[in-house]
Amino acid sequence: MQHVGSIPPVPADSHLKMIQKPQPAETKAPRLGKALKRAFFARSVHEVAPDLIGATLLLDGVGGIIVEVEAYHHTDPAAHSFRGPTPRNLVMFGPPGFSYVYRSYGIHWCVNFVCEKEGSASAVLIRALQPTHGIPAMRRRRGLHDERTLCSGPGKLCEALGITIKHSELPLDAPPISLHARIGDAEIVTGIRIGITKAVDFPWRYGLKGSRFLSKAF
DNA sequence: CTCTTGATCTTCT
DNA sequence: GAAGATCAAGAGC
Repeated sequence: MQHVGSIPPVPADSHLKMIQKPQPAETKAPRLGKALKRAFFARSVHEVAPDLIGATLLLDGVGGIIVEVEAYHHTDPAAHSFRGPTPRNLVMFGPPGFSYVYRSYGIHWCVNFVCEKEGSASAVLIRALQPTHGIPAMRRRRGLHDERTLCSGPGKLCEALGITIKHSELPLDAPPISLHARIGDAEIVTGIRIGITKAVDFPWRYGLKGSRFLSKAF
């Protein structure tokens, strides 16, 4: 706990709230930082990726704080764009600031943010969120799950937010998507990426140090 | 806790 | 026909 504010006056009709269990501070919806514009993504994917840690991703107001991402680039053998444009990955070759959603293992959806500039075909895979907004809606979509594992993986967070192929190629700074900058500093950790078989040694996985909402410990 | 496996679709060989 | 930027459940320790 880094800050404790003054205690607000208690409204006369708030007696029901008084008997609720106190929530851990990290599960309360924190205030949102300034909205990220498309230009935020017009930089190296390795600058954008760590800057996304601590930012908040919402789809129709439901989502949470990004705690884990991975960076991919067309020169990277592990990237979907490595072998050139295809119908699936075409949006990666377009301008930055758009979503790229793909089907994973025939079952799951995963979402990326396109970065850099037209033709560079780089993107950040969003791998885990700390749920903060619309937690009941996310629980309904995911079934019975504890908060820690609600969005602790790229397929899980898409299911929780209701992301499907319909949400591919959408601008990241317009409804139904919104992104909000991190407030203050974050301690970023890096490591090798998860679940790939090519270019396995590049340390292009970025995470929020100590978070309990990661897909896997660093 | 770790390890294995099935589910199921798109892309590429 | 095989592989893949995954997940959940079940077996074993």
